Amino acid sequence: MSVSTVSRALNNHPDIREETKKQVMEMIKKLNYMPNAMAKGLIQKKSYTIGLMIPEITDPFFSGIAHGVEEELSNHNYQCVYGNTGRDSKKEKNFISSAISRQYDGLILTPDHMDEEFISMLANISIPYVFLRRRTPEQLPMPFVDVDHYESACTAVRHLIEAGHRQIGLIGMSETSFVGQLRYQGYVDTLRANGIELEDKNVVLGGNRIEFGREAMGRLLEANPTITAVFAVNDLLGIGALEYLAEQQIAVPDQISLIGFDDLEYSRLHWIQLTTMKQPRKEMGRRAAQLVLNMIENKDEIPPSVLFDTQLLQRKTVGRLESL
Amino acid sequence: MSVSTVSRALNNHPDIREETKKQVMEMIKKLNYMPNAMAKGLIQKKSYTIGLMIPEITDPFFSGIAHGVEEELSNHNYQCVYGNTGRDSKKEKNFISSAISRQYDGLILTPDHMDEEFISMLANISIPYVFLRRRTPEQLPMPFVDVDHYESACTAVRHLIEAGHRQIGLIGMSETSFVGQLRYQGYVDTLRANGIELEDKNVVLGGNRIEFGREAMGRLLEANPTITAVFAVNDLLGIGALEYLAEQQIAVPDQISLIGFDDLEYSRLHWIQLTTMKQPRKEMGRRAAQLVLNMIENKDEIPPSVLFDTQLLQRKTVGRLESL
DNA sequence: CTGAAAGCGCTTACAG
DNA sequence: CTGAAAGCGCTTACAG
Repeated sequence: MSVSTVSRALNNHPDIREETKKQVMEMIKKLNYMPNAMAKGLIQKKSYTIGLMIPEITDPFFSGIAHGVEEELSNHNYQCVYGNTGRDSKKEKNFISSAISRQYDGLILTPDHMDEEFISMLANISIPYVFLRRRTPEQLPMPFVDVDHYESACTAVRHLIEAGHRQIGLIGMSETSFVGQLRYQGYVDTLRANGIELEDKNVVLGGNRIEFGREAMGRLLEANPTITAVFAVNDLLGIGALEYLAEQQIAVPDQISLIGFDDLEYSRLHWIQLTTMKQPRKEMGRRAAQLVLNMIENKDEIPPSVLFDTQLLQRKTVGRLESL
Repeated sequence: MSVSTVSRALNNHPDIREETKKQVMEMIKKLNYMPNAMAKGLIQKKSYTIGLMIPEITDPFFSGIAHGVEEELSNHNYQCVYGNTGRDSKKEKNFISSAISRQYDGLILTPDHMDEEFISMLANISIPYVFLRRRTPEQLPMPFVDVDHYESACTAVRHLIEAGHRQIGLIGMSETSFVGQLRYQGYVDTLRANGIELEDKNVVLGGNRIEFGREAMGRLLEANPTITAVFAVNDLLGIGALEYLAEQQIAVPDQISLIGFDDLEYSRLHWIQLTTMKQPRKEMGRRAAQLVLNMIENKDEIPPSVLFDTQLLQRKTVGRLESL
């Protein structure tokens, strides 16, 4: 029996006799044969794998996203290769190069740094990709999947203002973070729109994990003890802030109100009950995967980007401020 | 210029003139050429990728492990392909098949189910693999990286006994979980060794996430209100139990003591302060990666398995029981 | 030092 | 319906 016949049997080609096929299948089982995906990929120019860039898999926000991506992909018989970038610009670029070399069929990208070099790399590749929790830069044709960070931040801050707060602090990510910038801008504009002066001492920027949130809360209160509410630009930061307040025996929300962003699994813990803007992260991962998959099937069509809604989840960290 | 020459230039082969090499490199840059890793892999029989099986990437224990693996691997220019199995036996097997087809150079395995079929698949493959948080079954020759679950569980329960507790409950994983069984056995044997009778009503088995821990704590207290301490077989379970106790206003550790297992990032949160057995998960991931990498370089040598020590981390959830 | 040739393990027209 | 042949994009002896 020739290799071609075996190949046809394995790929259930129409031009094959049922009996031959059966024979092949028997042999396959017996010899424990597995086709070499590299050879197959080489000739078909398909690897059935897509690359997922992840800043930090250890961050529950991203592991949630990764879960959604992996699930959708594996349902369609695609493998998911993930690369932790640690938000390192060099690693982000390496990820792209490696993806091209390895002939991935598509990419899901969550870059933190988008300098010219990065963009030009992307401009030159022929495989589809989608940006996740990130907007596609204008020069690039591919879609993105994100949440409206700016509007959501506005909603969060407005929620605080509507509860009577005017001295509102912000705990934010590093200044170079795109997401951080959008949420910060939402804070700034919402204050302005409500006639509240923006004060430098009410803002502490620089991190995105619990530790930093705790430290930032301390710095905020030291710089301005009259603050009555804080917008923590993500839940990890919010949890850290809450920790600091608990340690200092400052009552939440009686003395300080706090709102976060993300809705991590831990934010609903009994002691935390963080009011927050919920992002549908697993769903976002799933959609991003669907978009690349679509583009792979449908070479010519570029699907529209998707902006997910965020949802204000009122739990127990925001209280009304009774005006003096 | 021939393909062979280009190939030699790219792989810095000794037999090549410096100038030719320079010319090639220039062209490479100019044309933005990237070698096709599939073709290369096909001929070299190397894919420079290793597969990492993960039960649930969303579980902070496993994302910690994944982080360690990915870091070590990428330092050695290997890619990490991860597959979420959701502890589904079929998915675990698919992962192996796909790994063989795709010619991964090595595997890191964290199976929950190890039936005959699974073992025989592994017995028939020629690439190196290491079991992670799991022992290698006797029939198989490869090493594992794990922690001594049994001894650690004994230590945990002993810690409770030494604090004066005798009515000790257990919140455990599903009965089919290997890790769960070992930790359960440690509990059973330590009670016996200390002349404490094992009572069915003191044991609730069946899950491994926060939700289950909360529910289990309730069931435990309902079945036996005289319990004074509980061993939660992992921190997620412990956190759930703590939540239930907080909701019921049962003081920890004054009324109930609790010990966990893992040391998740969240276990040291101000409100939680869970006493626990610390597993070095990132380090475990890193070591597992090193082992596969070693075996890939060193085809004939099989490195010994490694059992990591666990560490009793005393925080604030275990108190002395003053005897009546 | 360089090039032509063979070959990795498949798929896919092309004959028959 | 089946087989022989070409070819995917590389690497690696083998000549020269």
